[in-house]
Amino acid sequence: MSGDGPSDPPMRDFSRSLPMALLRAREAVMDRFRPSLRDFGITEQQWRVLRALHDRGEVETGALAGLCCLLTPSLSRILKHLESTGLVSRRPAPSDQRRTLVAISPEGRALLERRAPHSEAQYRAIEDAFGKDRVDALYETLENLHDALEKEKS
Amino acid sequence: MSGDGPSDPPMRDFSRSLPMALLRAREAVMDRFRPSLRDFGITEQQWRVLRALHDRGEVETGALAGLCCLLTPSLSRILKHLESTGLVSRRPAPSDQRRTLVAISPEGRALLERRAPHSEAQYRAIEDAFGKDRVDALYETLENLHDALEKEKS
DNA sequence: GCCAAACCATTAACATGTTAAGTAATATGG
DNA sequence: CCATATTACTTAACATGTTAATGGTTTGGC
Repeated sequence: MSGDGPSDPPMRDFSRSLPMALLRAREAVMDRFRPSLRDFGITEQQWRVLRALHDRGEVETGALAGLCCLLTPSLSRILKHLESTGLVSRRPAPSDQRRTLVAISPEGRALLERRAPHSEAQYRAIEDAFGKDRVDALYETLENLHDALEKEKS
Repeated sequence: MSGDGPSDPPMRDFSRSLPMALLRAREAVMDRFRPSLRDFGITEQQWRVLRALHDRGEVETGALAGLCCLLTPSLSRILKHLESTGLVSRRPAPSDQRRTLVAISPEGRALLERRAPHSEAQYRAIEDAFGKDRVDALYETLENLHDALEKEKS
């Protein structure tokens, strides 16, 4: 009778793991994008950085980490790599030498614009397979979940 | 007019990245579980392995990787670590020497049962913050998305 | 039985995730 | 002004993610 009483609830079924469910869905999605990332010789995270810089222009390292959902130690290494391959540039902020401003280079922009159509094609394939309305609803659900959990950080 | 014509659709807004949306939601969830994982001295992935072995008993390495959503090279290293700390045991399959059978040890089971209540408490907190019905609906949506994308692998 | 093909796990190499510690620049209190 | 705390980024150390290659085992065709 152990593990069954009211004061000792049974362990959750292994299939009901929210982190795993989110991870499995994410992996199914990423399987669609990995081939072209590989073809263009960049990682998923490097793509996110180029994508953010393309949209936002020059951005501080800390803000860029938030935009890309990366921790700053990871971003630090990624920027070192992207800078060495000439896809981004860095310079200290004029007003505060602690901060670093990052910008995409013409080469980075060119790479991004070459791959973008491949990425968009996969988004269309995903929407065809699952339904655009359901994809839109999922975006909203995920954002609401995120907000509900972040809000509690009191 | 470049980037605006019907043959060259504009790039998707950066906020509409399905991998990022899934990742951000997952990180918000994991933030709830990381403290107790850290307290018990194990990683998220090590926990998944112990959890699967507790439910399924002795399992082959390949099957275990599938259950835990891990690639076999990662699992190989994780099992080496878990074996060295005495939380799991490995033995070659009697009928096929290529395969390895993995099982949780009494120490592993003890650790799992000590942490389980902390994990369950966080699940309750998540359901309180977001709503149990919405969590259940999300599980179903994520599984459907996964299935829809896997099915297309023709 | 023999050999090539297929299979399973591991190792290797490089990139990132995660936490803690370090370094330089700036803000703050006295 | 000066000592101190705070801030922004980087390094360090260890674990995992990802892809390719390696090394035993087994299977199938012959």
